Amino acid sequence: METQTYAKLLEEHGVKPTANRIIIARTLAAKAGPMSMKDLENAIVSMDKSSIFRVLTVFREHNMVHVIEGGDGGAKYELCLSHNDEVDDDEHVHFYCEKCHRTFCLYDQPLPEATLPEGYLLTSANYFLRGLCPECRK
Amino acid sequence: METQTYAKLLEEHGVKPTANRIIIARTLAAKAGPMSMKDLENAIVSMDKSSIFRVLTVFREHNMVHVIEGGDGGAKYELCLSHNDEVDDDEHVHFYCEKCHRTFCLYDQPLPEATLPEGYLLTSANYFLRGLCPECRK
DNA sequence: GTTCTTGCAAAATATTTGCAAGACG
DNA sequence: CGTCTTGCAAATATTTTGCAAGAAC
Repeated sequence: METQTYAKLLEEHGVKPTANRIIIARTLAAKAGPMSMKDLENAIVSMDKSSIFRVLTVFREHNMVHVIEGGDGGAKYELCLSHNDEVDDDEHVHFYCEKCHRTFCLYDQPLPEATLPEGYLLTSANYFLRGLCPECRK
Repeated sequence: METQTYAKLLEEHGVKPTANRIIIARTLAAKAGPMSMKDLENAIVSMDKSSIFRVLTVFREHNMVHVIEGGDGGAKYELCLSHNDEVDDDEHVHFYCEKCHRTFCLYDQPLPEATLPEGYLLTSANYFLRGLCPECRK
């Protein structure tokens, strides 16, 4: 995707497309799998961590990212490809390898339907698996 | 459960039942829902946080607790009631309320079966929902 | 000019380790 | 004794905020 495309993606979510926001969106999209704040800091050395933090905050507020929690503690972020602010239709299961500490997206593993008890309102779901990946299992 | 029972539970997991370990096990069992390190610090003011940390580390190593990740960032711990070191048979879905920041156990919601791709080895699973609880939704 | 965004520094939190004293056997 | 556990202090790491300068419009 090109810069223009990211600008459009941001606008579709009601986010003003600034330089930093486009860079972060592009960086997230380029990576296979979710990125932590530290991942982003390492990937974009020119940007201050507080700026990364604030861009991610904006992204969260506008449902532009999935927040993946689990693994080594901190949250990880993944560009939400759904262009729909209300429903997330591209969520999937994640797998964290306890040896190489990578997080894999199991795209073919749809998020199982959760039937909540009466009265609960669901806004997002996270299915997170841990173990050893094929490489580390050898 | 009484002290003796906790001592026995610890021993069943191969953990020497020291005073601090029994206190933490009892505290975890008394609470409905998982507790963070901070929750434990507040609940057991007499114990240093590093001791809590190290007891939790031991509990994790011996599969005495479920580690629940999600919600407000940090991990939360729940006594594992299964007396089996190999398999967790009492895992369930958790629900985090974004308003009151409580984490609920949905005991009647069994952890959906995840079918991993070839080569992955599963050690634990976490299904985590977010939204508003019945009280906060009003 | 007014508003929003950014970088820097620093505060606030959270997690983890070193070490000496104490408990346990 | 010798080993394991604990508390205290302190080091690390992480997340978050204050503020002034700069960009966008």
